[in-house]
Amino acid sequence: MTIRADRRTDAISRMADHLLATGLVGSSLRPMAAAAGTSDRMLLYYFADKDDVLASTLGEVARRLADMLEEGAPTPMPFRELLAVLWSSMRSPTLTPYISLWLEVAAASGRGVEPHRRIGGAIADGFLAWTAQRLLVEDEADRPHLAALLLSTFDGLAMLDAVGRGGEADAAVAAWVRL
Amino acid sequence: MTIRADRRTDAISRMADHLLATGLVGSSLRPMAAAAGTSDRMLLYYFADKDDVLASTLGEVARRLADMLEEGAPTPMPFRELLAVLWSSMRSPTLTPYISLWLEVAAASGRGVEPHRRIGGAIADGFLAWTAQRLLVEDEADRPHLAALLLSTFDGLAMLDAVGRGGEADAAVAAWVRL
DNA sequence: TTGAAAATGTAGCAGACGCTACATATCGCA
DNA sequence: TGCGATATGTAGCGTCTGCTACATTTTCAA
Repeated sequence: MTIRADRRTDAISRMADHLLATGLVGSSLRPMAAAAGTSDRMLLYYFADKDDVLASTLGEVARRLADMLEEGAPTPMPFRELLAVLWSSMRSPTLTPYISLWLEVAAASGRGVEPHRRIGGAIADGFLAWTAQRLLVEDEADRPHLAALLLSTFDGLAMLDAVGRGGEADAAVAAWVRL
Repeated sequence: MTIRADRRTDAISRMADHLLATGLVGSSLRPMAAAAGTSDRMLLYYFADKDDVLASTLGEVARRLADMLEEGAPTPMPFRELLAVLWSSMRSPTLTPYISLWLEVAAASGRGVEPHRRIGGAIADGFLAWTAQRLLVEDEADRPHLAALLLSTFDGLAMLDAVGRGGEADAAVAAWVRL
């Protein structure tokens, strides 16, 4: 059981790298196995099936992102400032692969594809909780709602960026913070 | 040339229906041909290649959406109200397929996949122009930026909905409009 | 009526997909 | 030393992918 578990853990880590680099197009068994340094045959020995492979790998990706967010956590600040901070930090080359993948997972989730749907919801919850914590808010009752609104705006800006309208997204954030 | 052009036009319309119903999973040649009532062989007679098929079909989808938006165009109103109106109208079963497809196209676009990238940009421009027109704004210089921000927020809410957090999205809009 | 052009059918290629059957190798323990 | 469990390789199935070669039918004008 030991080797098997070790290889499995190792494979997850390597496949997370691979998935962040290639996106979901690279998520079929043979490319994933190649990235993990094994064969598709062995992947299905370590994991139950492709869903298990993908869920485990996406879980690892989510964990990494959560850790990164926790590390560089800013002090609580009002809505607009927090949005500006998040948006500027999302330009970092470390973060962009996560955003692209997050978009793909969300799109698949919207179609009800598993395991994207399940994982997508969990990631969103993590985001929401994180955002709510860093938000400086007047009426405490509005905290979760403003967190949802902040996450929404951020995700939407990421979508605008994804379709090649990053300039407009930048300008929008800048204009809004000025108000 | 006549029959060919007619069939092509007809195929585009049927394939647009199909794509809205199934999403990009249904975008391979044989399913598209079946939806159009022909064979993959004939699809590649009417169109240059798969990219041509997809680009034409997505173009038709974009055209339909633009028409629908133009039809139900609200009178200009301030940011928050417009967001609320848009968000409530997006619950209509006529619109949801467009949103799901738009998410998928944006995600693919973020990966640089063609023709999604090209079409995605064009659709975003259409959205931005439409939004800018319906926006009641204090400083005219901010119009395009606020339009971008509005579209971003809307798209982000759609993402939240896609990962099964539509309730949070609803509450966020409601809370924000109250402020 | 004939003949060229347009339209369509049939069949297949070469590769990817998820997954599995079967054989073999390697290992720790009795 | 041998034996059972764990680990790995090889090969393949059946299906889908975009696309094409080739043959055939239909259409319309001269």
